[in-house]
This record gives sequence, C-alpha cells and structure tokens, in this order.
Amino acid sequence: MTGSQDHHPLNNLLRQLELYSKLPEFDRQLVLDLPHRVRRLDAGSYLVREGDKPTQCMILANGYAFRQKVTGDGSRQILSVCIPGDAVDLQNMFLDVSDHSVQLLTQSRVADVPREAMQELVLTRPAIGTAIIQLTLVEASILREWVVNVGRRDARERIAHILCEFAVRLESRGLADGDGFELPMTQEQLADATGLTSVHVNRVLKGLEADGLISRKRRHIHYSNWRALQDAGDFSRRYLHVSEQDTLAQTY
Amino acid sequence: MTGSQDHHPLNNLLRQLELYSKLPEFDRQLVLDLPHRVRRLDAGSYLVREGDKPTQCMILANGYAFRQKVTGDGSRQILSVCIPGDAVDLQNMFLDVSDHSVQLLTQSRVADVPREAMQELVLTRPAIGTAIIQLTLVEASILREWVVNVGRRDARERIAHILCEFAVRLESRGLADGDGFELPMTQEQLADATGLTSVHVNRVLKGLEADGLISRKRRHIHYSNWRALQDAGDFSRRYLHVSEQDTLAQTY
DNA sequence: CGTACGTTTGATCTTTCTCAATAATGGTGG
DNA sequence: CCACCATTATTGAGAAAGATCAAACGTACG
Repeated sequence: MTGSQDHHPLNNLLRQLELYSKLPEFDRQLVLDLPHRVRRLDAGSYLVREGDKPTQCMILANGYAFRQKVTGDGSRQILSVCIPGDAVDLQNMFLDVSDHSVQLLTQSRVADVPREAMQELVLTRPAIGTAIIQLTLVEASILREWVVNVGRRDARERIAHILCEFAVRLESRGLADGDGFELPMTQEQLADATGLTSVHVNRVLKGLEADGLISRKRRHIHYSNWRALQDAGDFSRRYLHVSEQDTLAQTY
Repeated sequence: MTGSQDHHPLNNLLRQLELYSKLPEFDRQLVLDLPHRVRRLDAGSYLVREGDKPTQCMILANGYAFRQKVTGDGSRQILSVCIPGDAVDLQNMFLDVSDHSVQLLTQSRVADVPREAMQELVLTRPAIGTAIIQLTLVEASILREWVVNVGRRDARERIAHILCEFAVRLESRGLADGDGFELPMTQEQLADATGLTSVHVNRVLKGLEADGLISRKRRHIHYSNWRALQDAGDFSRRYLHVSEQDTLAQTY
C-alpha cells in the first residue's frame, strides 16, 4: 500500500502525466520544479468541500481518497476512488467553485500546488496540456461507466464490476499482487459507490464468494476466477484507457 | 427548436467556447476559420460508435443527440443529452478510441472539424485551451450529478431532477420558453437516462402532473411550480456551472 | 477490558420491474 | 382527405430485487 519510496511527491504527478506518452525532458523538469507544499492528513480529512473555491491542486502522494456528493436527504454517493498518485484537483484547476467533495479514505501525504502555476504549465506546454486533458477525459470515461453501473446493472453485476475496476487500476500502478488486492474501503463505502445498501453489499459479496469468484480475508480481495468475475460484472477494460501492457499480469 | 439562423455552423462552437469568458478577437477568428464540412443527418444516425477511432470533432449545429453505452445484456444507458450548439467530440479529440456512442435524437446539421486542427488550437491558444478544458470539466460535473441521480435518488426525484436540468440548460441557450420546454426525447429514452423502465417513467410523470408540479401536452413540459419541481428533484444548479444571469428568467 | 466500528444474518416491507394489453399519435401511401 | 401502420403512451396485475429494521457477532484499538 505504501508503493515506492518516491521522496519527491511530484514524481507521482509526473508518472501519471506520462501514462499516455513521455514528456520532453524540459517539461519533466518544469513539473518537478513546481512550487508545492506537502501535508500529512488523517483518514476522513476533507481535501475539498463542495462549494469551496480551491486555490491549490492536490496530488495524492500516497493513500486513498474518494469524491462524493451528498443528497438533500443526507444519503451519500461516492463518485470515484482516487488511488495513490492521482492528481485530485485537476477538476478545480479551471473551475472556480467545486461541485463535489473529496475526502481521504486513509491517512495520506498530499502535495499542494498553486492553481496558477499548474494552469500556466498546462496552457503553455503542449505536451503537459495534452497529458492533463487526457487524464481528465479518462476520468470522464470512468464516470460514464459508473453511470451505466448504477443505472443498468443489478447488485451482483455492480459489485463484480467495481471489483474488476479496482483490480485493473491498482494493477496498472503496481499496487495489486497479481491475483488480488487490498480493498481500500468498507462495505458501507462500497454501497455508497454502487448505489446499494451496506446490508445488500454484504450479501452480494458473500454470494460472489460462495460461487467461487472471489475469496476474502479481512479487506483483501482475491479473485479466484478472474474471467468469471469479469463476466459477472459485464466488465471490459476499454473505458479505463489503460494500455494492455500496464496490466499484463491479468491478461493471461 | 430550430434556434437562430446562424448560417455559419462554427458560430455555435464559438458561442460555447465563450460561455465562461470572451476570447480575444484573434482567437475568435481562428475558430471561425477552422476547416470543416457540414452534413445533414437523420434522427437515429450514429455520430460515433463505441470502439471507433474518430478523426473528426463534431459540432451539433442544430438538433439533439445523446451519448450512450449498451451493457452486455443489451440494455441501454443514456449518459448525456447534447443540445444544439454542443461540441460532441471533445472527448475523442485527445483519446484514440471512443468509449461510448453518440446518436442523433433528431434530424440535425453537424459540422465536422479535423481532429488535428482542433487540437492545435487548443494547445497553442491559451484562451481556447482554457475554454475547452472548462467545457470538459462541466461535462464531467454533469456526469457526477447523473451518478448521484441514478445511484441515490428514487424514481420521482430522478425524473424531476432531469427535467430541471433540461430546463436550465435549454434556458441558458435560449431554447426554452420561460416556463416550459420541448422535451427532446421519448419516455423510453427518459427511462434509459434515469435507469428506470418506460412504464415507471410514465407513472412518475403522471404523478408529477397529478401533484401540480408540471403539465404536459405531447412532449412539451410546462412547469407549473418551478420551485416545487426543484424540491422534488433535489435540484440545485451549482453543478451546471452556469452563471445566474444566463438563466435569469428562472431565478424569480 | 470495554467501546466503537464494521460485518453478518434474519424477517418484513416497498419500490420498481415484468408481462400483457389497450389506446393514442404521427406519418404514409392512395 | 382517409385508412393503415409503426411508434409511443397508458393502464393493470403480479413478481422480484433490494431496502429497512433489528439484532448479534467480530475485531481493532485506546
């Protein structure tokens, strides 16, 4: 869960920017030279609250976070899970007021970069601009898949699907162990991500386990039958826009 | 529904780019000078199919379209509704393969702009880059709200919410008539947008009508009680990031 | 060792879906 | 203008997935 020992927290940002194509050396250095401040925050801390006017972009150096919105009657919908290395606040870099909240799932180190510094790089360095736009578009693609997940799949499919998504995303960052991963959230949070109740999530998880698709120990998910799990979740990785080689271990 | 008589179809793109801030005159001209081709297409035509490698960005000169994905068992989820003037393919401008389809709701005129020409403007003209990123981020914000809508609201709230969203978006483009608008879709499509069945959508619409929140004539929705409709849909316009003055008529 | 939080399980209730049939509407060809 | 057809809208009855309520059980942690 700790990942590599990158002591420079912007290395994470850089790695993400280079997901789709390498940056010129000059641009890489500009990214690493961005002014920033590192904070260590506890689980549950808010990085952004809906309605905020953020002045910083935040990069998750380690740890997990999630985006959420709360409805008028108080129920919560989780909108995405940020994994170590994610830039959390690209959304807010070009919009003045945040339309959702971001909260830490685990204790984390977070790097803050002033909004203007980040904007300047994006607008003046085409390679960096391209990379940022691609990241934003992939995030939108994942959101579209989540709309499908909660809108048109039953409970079992939803859970299987989100487990597959975690598996591929974590694998692509080297945070999974080949045939399993540490689920960074409680069943209640899983419920809020899938539009279900925690009671029902529990029953579905037990069902998947009983059917031999996964096994669980504490929060660790082991996929006993990866193909069957994908089928159960109607999962195809296309929407993640990750290259095959990033997740070779799962292609077998 | 026909909108204004912009004979230059890129005027629509320009208007959208200037939603958040005016472009310098030089940039405006670059946009209008973009190479393009105009096509007239029938309702039901696909502008993009999932899996395509698009080479053009498309701008909806008039008419309506929607984004959709289809699940393994054949059910459809509508992901967003594009209204006249929307640039449909910003998503694909920087990603090589499309993760969803776009289909026309009505007969439309569509302007195609080569991907590279568009990319170049975005990456070399900061004002245009900013505008495009903002549009992309607003679209992501709407997607997040849709996740909330299908994930955490009941049928009545979902329908009321989506009606409010249409009202504000159409109003902001001058396509509504103050206290009503022409719904561009069937109840079946409304169902696919809200994760419900058409049967249930019908019952909910009748319920909203019986309670005096809306009245309907054919596809025309008239909101008899705008405030009550917003309340019923747990609707707040923040996520649309439209300025108040764009929709002054509704603020009363 | 106790407290708080997360998980598991059972029983019951509601919302929404499914299936099926009927009615309205718009468009088409004659 | 009219008869016909395809699509869309409407309504009813029964079934099912998932929610709700309630309680017991584990486990981590101060």
